[in-house]
Amino acid sequence: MNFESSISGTVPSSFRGLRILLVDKDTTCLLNVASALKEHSFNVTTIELATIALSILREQIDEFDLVMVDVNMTEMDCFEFVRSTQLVKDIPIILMSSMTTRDMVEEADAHEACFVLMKPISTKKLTNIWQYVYKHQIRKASTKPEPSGANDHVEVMDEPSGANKKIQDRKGQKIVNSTETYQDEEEGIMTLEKDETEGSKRTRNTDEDHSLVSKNTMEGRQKKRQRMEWTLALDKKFKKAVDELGQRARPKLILETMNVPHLTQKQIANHLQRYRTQKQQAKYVQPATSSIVNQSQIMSQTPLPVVPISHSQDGVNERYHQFRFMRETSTSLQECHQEKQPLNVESTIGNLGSVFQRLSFHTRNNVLNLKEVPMNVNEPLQEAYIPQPPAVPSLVPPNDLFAGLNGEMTENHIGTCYNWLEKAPLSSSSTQDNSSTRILDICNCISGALQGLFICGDGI
DNA sequence: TTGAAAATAT
DNA sequence: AATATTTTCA
Repeated sequence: MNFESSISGTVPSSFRGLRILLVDKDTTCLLNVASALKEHSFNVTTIELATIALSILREQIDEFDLVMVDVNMTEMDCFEFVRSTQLVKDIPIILMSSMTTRDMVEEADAHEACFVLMKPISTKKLTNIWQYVYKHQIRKASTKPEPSGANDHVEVMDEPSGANKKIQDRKGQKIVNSTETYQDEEEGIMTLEKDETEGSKRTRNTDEDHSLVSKNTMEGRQKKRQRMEWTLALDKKFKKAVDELGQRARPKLILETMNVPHLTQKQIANHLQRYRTQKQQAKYVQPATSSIVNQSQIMSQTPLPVVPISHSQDGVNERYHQFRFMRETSTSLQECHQEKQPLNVESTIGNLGSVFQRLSFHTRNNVLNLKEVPMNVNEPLQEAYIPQPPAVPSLVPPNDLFAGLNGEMTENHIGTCYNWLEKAPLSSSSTQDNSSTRILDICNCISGALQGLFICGDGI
């Protein structure tokens, strides 16, 4: 029916106002294309220098839906640009070229979400620019485990069913012709397939000409977006920057100080977060100064997840988790009692940590995690470096924790118990904020609290 | 299935 | 910017 006009004449509502970053060192061309794009309702930001475009993308990648860039750039190779951009975000990129070689197309093909568009670019092509974004959305959605309804939110979907099918059909096809330079027909988005079958098909339907550059030539070829990895060297650089900046250490400044290409501020921020938690945690680690290695020191060298700290704002939720937390702890302790076994703090509380994570109440990040202390190299290696579980802590219920209970345990009491536990106060005897006493304190907290529970009944 | 690490959301 | 939550990965 009128779908031809709808597809070639207008931009589907869901793609109107698409935010495009347009990069072209040729100012005239830049402005021409930009104004044409604007006429089609698109939101265009123009940049002449690729390097600047890159830094803009790094800072505000979320402000754009599509990047269009001319392959002729002086400051860097255009695929370097593509790589850098895709490292920041999985965003569709259109390369514009007046001289499209086979190599270029193939290389573009190797990058997910990277397409080649022949210059000059007709109005019609510009109108259909949104299809790249659409295609990209589909690709992204299909990577996810829920394929059904993945495209429901895009209303344009059903319209060009013919065109879609076409795309599907083309899946898996290889480019077979040997032409060095691809010339696209006067309109529509260039398609790579030039072999006979396709060629004859495409003359039939107008809409065929709007089909997208074939990207997913091979199913198994899907390239995942790279996940950055904090190497030792990078981390070293990071720490150095943080050190230098001291109090002023903030993601933005750190990024500048480090001056590492492709690194984003968000990544720094995230790393900084981890860095700080670890530093916080390190406070609980006893420095390995003494040459005498006694049992408590060995213990302190064992990674030991300790007490989770509640931050939830959601009262109801928090109650539930408090309950849950106590119940789990209770169970562990009961078992210890029955078997007359010492409490294995490490595994008990470690498990709790994962319970919290699963419940999205806590992540491991919030569970204090006592890291290893570097061993004194002059110290002969211990024969058995297996940490012993701590002695059974004395079961001393806190004085007033369960005062006024009258035999009935309510959620409130559990909450109180939890809150108290959470603070895990240092025992009066320990003046040092170090791990071994800390661990004992916590054991005492837990067992004390639990004894309270046991007293009141059957342990929740 | 899990914990750690990275990414993303608030 | 800081921190909480979710996703990814081995």
